[in-house]
Parts: sequence; structure tokens; C-alpha cells
Amino acid sequence: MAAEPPRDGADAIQDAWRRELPGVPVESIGVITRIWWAAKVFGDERRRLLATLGVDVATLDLLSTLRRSGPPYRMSPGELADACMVTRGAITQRVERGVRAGLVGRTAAGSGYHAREVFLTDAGNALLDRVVADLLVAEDRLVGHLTPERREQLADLLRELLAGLGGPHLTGQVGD
Amino acid sequence: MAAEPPRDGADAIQDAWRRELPGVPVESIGVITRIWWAAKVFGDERRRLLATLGVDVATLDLLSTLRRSGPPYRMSPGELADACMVTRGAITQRVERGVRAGLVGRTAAGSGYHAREVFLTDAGNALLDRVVADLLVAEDRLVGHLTPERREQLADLLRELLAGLGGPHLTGQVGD
DNA sequence: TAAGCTGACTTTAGGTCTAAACTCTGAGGA
DNA sequence: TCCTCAGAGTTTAGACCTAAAGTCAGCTTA
Repeated sequence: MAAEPPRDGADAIQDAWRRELPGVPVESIGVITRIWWAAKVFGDERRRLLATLGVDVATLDLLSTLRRSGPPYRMSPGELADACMVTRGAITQRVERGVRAGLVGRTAAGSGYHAREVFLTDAGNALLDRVVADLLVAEDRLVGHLTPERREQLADLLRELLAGLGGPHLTGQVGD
Repeated sequence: MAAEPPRDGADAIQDAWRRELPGVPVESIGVITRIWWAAKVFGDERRRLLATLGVDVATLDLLSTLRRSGPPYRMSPGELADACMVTRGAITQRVERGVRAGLVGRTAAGSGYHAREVFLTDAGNALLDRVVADLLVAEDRLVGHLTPERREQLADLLRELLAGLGGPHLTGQVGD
């Protein structure tokens, strides 16, 4: 048997709740708290990097989703809300900011709220070309300390976890 | 060899970027995007459950951190910021909300900004006793579809990931 | 012993999100 | 034809955060 891995903050939190509230099941902390922390680290890093490149995370998510959707690179607000996993109201606000920044356009087609579509402008596409490669390279470095086997094990376990959690990830069609 | 796991949304995103930006390294998506999504699902669930119990996530994080710290159950704003991994400004606001709700108190000791301490009131402790057990039971169910072995594998890989990312998790002393 | 630095905390401005209320169009029934 | 409703999008109120600027007491140093 290999040596036990060194204890970390999540182990300490488990112990603390065992002490303060004996009898409650604390095992989920080992997974959920660590996922929470990892997401925070990745999110903070991404926010900092993007700030130096002049974009914010929410806007890049919007532009990326449009770009990943492939031709004709147009989506309705509702489709965007599903793909980005935020509320429609959040999409309205993201699009509004994107329009102000000249990164996306909005067809006011159909005299109402129906059949509206959002699309990338040339500036939006240029920003993606400029930023996404840098971002993916930086994030590749962030997980670079894991061996490829470990990374794949982790990815597989996370896929299994998400499959069991339900939600839009199941479709295999997010952003597509 | 076992069959390949069914493809999910993260696989689709990898494919899409391979198509749109050939040559960029997309492997990190398999880990980072899935962690991001899992954190969002856990966070949304927690927010919904806590809303039905009359608390918000940030306030519960504050109270929990104080409770987990053990006797004498008092921490300075700076210690809270480190343990909760948010800025000091955020702690000021959390404590202010907590004081308004009667859940924590603040010693104005030392005529200045120094040597201030935050502590749980009886109402704060009662709220923790009422809420935390329910929350942990619910989150235990959320990850219940993974076998105990899978959960442990996942927890170990996440601990390794976090250890390599650096940050406060390394100390093993978060909230303690 | 008084000026100035330092570290800790608070305040403020701005950005982002959710949930719920609101607006608007088109379709279907009477 | 008119009413009503369902669906899609927008608006608004409120929560929460960060980053940067502001405040304050105690130490340092001459």
C-alpha cells in the first residue's frame, strides 16, 4: 500500500464537523468542498488573466458559446441561456454589455420579443482569436502538474459525477 | 478494456474548439469545465436548499467557519477572510449582514480597527444546529450515485489537484 | 515627542447574478 | 372578430463579490 496522501483543509473541515455535530454524514465534503475550491482557483485565475486582456469572464463565455455553435454563428437568447447555464435575465444583460462593447449584434427582427438572434461582430471574432488560445494555454499549465493518466482519471470520474447529477451536461449537445 | 464512457458536453466543447481554433491545447477542458459545472450544480442546489431554510450561502459560510474554528469561537476579520477565501471587504459586508440578522456579534474592543473579533450569538449557533445537518444529508444524497470507492478515488485526485494548484488549502489548517 | 509608516479594517464604485414581476406577440377558441 | 393564454424576452430589486481608495491606532525613528 502507498502512503496516505497528506491531509489538507477539506480533511480538517470534515474533522471539525465530526467534532461539532457528531453523527452527521460528512463524507460528501471530501468531494464537494474540494470541487468548490478548485472551481474558485480556476475562476480567480481566469478572471485575472482575462482582466489583463481586457475582457470579463461572462462576456467571454457569451462570445465563446456563439463561436462554438458553428455556422451560422447565431443563437437566440433562450438557447444562449441554456448553453451558458444562466438565467435569461443574465443573458439579456450580457448581450447588452456585449452590444455596448461592439462585440455582438442583435437582430431586432420580428416586431416583438420573438425570433431575436444574437451574433458575433468582426470585433467579437477577433477578440476570441486573440484571447482563447492564450487562455487555454494558461489553463493547460494550471493542470500540468498532474500526469496525463491522472488527468484522464480525473476527467472520467468527473464525467461520471456529472452524469449522475443530471442537468444540461447530459445532452452532449451543450453549445452545439 | 471497458467500453468508452458516453460523451458529454465537455467532450463536445473540446471538439468545437479543435474545429474553430486548430492547434490550441484543449485537454484542460476535460478537467476544468467539468469542475466548473459540478461546482455550479452543487452551488445552485445549496442556494436553493438554504433559501427554503431562510439563510444565504455567504452567511452560512461565515457562521460555519466560526463554529468549525472551535473554542473560543472567535475570529478576527482577517482570519475569516483567509478561511473563507474572500476579500476583507466581503467579510466586512458579511459580518454587517450577520449582525443585522442577530446571528453574530462584533467586539468593538480596542479603540480602532485593530483587535476586532467576530463571534456567534446563540441565534447563530441555533441556526447552525438547525441547518448544517440537513445540508450535509442533502449533499450526501447528491453524490450518492457514486460508489464509496469512486468517491474516494475522486476525493484523492482532487486533493492532489489542489495541492498542485497552491493556495490556502495546502496548510491543512483552513478554519482551524 | 512628533512625523510618518504600517498593517488591519471599512467604504465605495462597479460588475454580475438570480428570482420575480412585467411586456409583448402570435395562436386558438368562442 | 375579440379574448385569453402561453411563450420568449426584458426589467427590476436585491444579494454578493472584487479592487481600489480611505481611515485609524500603534510602532519607529530621529
